[in-house]
Amino acid sequence: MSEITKTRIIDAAGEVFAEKGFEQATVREICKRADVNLASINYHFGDKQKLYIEAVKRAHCEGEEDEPLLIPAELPAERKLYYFIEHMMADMLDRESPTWHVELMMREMARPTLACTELVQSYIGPKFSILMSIIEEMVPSTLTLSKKHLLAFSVVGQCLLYRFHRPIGKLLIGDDEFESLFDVSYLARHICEFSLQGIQSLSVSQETSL
Amino acid sequence: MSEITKTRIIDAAGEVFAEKGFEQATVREICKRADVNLASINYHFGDKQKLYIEAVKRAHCEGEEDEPLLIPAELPAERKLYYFIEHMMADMLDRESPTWHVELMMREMARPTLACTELVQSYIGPKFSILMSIIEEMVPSTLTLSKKHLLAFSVVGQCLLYRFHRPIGKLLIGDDEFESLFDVSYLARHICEFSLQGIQSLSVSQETSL
DNA sequence: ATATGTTTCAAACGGCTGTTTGAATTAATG
DNA sequence: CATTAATTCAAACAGCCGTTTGAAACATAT
Repeated sequence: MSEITKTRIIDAAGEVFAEKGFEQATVREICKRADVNLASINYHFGDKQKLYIEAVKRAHCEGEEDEPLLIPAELPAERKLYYFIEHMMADMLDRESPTWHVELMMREMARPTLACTELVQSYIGPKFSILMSIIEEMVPSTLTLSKKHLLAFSVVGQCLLYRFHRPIGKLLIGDDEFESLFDVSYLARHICEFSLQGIQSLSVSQETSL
Repeated sequence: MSEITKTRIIDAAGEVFAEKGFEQATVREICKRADVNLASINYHFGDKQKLYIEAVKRAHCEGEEDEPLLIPAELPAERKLYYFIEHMMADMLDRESPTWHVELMMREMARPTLACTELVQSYIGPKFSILMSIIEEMVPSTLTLSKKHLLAFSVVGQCLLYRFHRPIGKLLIGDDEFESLFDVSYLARHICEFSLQGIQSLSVSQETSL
């Protein structure tokens, strides 16, 4: 068993796929970076596509090991929400030298391919469930599931903006100011306070006029 | 002057670039769809890259003509915000048969290329300014510009989620429920109400404890 | 009608792509 | 040690890519 070759390929593939995306990445560059022969990918994985799926699998496996999301159960829901947001932002932005694991998952989120379903089931889904349970602590139990989903989407939407539209943000308000805003805990605090207002308003009045 | 050939090429290019992105689109398919000779692109535009920039230019020009955003000045700021959000959501999602103009701009927002700067200057920037002026009507004039920017980002972040992460959303909560949520005015109302709470809370207390 | 400039066309060029091949090398088994 | 299986390797394959070429077709003006 030459398992080391396989993992060397997957690691190199993860890097290249993360940097360039599936289509733009070339098997030649992957093999060169892994220092293996050009035919190795097809021999060990069948084709480029299957290698990609393996890379995404490893990405969210190791990503989960890196920093598990454990929120103390005894905290008030408001602080749990902050923990959640802060963790999510740090996961996406904070790495001084971002590993390819996160980068690859983000790519899959932005433009889902075959590997997307599994990513949702084993990575995004569980995190979303945690957020949902936090929200459920803060709203009346009579609130419909759909409305709770909308609240969760509003929270993650604010977070994802800073990951996926950073270049636009920089162009909009200028590099300097954008970078000065770009502190994880500062952004997390803003998003949390902003969201708490929206969530808690549904705790009292079910509908407002508009 | 065979200007008609140039516009035929740009139209076809817009479609293909919107569907596949710059790298994945091929000049052969563009020419085939435009029903022009293969060499026409290089003759009229120089190369593929320059054609792409022309296509993006036309995209936001015609996109602007389609539905200009004019918000009645006499409305209260809360309703202006709703108008803005509803317009933005409709722009991104509502088209029964979405034109390539929007699709191409969205692609450029997700992964900016050379054409991005101009897109921000002539399309995204003006819209963002409108949102900023609406927010300024609702918060104390003493609030720093940075804080107002954060508020604006929170609003657009919620909107963009439904455009850029729709496949993930479907996988998370199921196709059926996601599609049932997917009504522009319903989503716009939710986002607006949610955001109004966050914005207005800054109007009274500058800081909350966390 | 002739000459000039513009636009179209089929064909080819060089380069990069994922994949395959068959021999050479290494590891494992009797 | 001999034999078989698993792995590596250099080379080539077939196909698509953006771009170029030089001749043909067309339009315009003298």
